[in-house]
Amino acid sequence: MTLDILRRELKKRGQRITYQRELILKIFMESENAHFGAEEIYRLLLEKRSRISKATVYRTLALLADFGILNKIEFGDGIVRYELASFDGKSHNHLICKICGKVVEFESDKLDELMETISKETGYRIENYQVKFYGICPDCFKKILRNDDNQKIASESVK
Amino acid sequence: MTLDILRRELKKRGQRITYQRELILKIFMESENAHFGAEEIYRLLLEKRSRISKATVYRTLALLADFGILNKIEFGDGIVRYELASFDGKSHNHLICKICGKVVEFESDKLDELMETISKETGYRIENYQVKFYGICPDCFKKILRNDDNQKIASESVK
DNA sequence: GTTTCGATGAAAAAAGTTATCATAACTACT
DNA sequence: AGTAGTTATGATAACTTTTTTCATCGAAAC
Repeated sequence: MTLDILRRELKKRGQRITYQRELILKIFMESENAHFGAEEIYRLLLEKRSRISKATVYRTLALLADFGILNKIEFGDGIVRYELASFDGKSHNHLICKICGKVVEFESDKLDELMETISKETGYRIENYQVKFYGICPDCFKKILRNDDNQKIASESVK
Repeated sequence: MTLDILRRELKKRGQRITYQRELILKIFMESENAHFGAEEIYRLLLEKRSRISKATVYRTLALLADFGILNKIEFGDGIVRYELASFDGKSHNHLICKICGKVVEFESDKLDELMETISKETGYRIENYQVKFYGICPDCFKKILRNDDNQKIASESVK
């Protein structure tokens, strides 16, 4: 269980097991595959009637990432997010819609192979990777097509 | 030439060709494979005796990224960087050292294949991707080995 | 040359994150 | 259990990066 990993790592470093640290980790454990920013975690805690200082939220997220329990991810909207690192060590890959910002995850063995190849070619000890594909999701694509039609109709009726 | 692309795109949108926009693009064209943040661009402009407002730097970087002339990249240090998008449409992939922050680029056909596959599987129109491999570069790895040796020697001499 | 409207510069504001410091509370030791 | 010794927390200030505002400037069209 991930909470035990946290406790073990804290003891190893002579740091303390606190209510706040466990609570923030639980937020991630309760919603698999979620990517939360500091602000969002703060809000979720308030909704649970847990008043935890924002400073502690930031500190704890950095700590959990340092332990390798969370992974830091940035989708390019200026917000730093974190997600639960998976047990099997597989990295999460994200498919991001440029229009609505929706994020979908996917897995691929090809990436693990590529990691091996590049590691050998460059001499880097690669530990993990992050892949982001940017594009337009099916829903937004439909909307764009519809708008184009409407504009065509509108410009025709003007004539 | 990339400057022509900028001019063409600006005209297409009814926006203006300005000294500032061309100058900022030139900075990227003069140093291939560089990744600059807004602050860095501002400094480089000052060194060239070109006083351009920071607001314009931010606006222009966003504009060039919107045109697809620049790609936005984040290495996880809190600074948003941009790099010149390549002509052939190939995305740049980065190998980042966790210790010293050194960034190396690499290319791979496998990623283009993967992009195709995922695009078909998910229905997303994928336009570009960004791959970051995190690890330890050969230099830093050597240093770690050396330090471990020193510590072993030190602890032995304490006994 | 004049007009028009988008772009720029300077500064203020906003957003996100980190640092400071007094107080609270975890842990080890008796 | 009680206590001492530190680390963690909370509240706020400070900082950093980015965006907004608005008066002025200048590119493009006529």
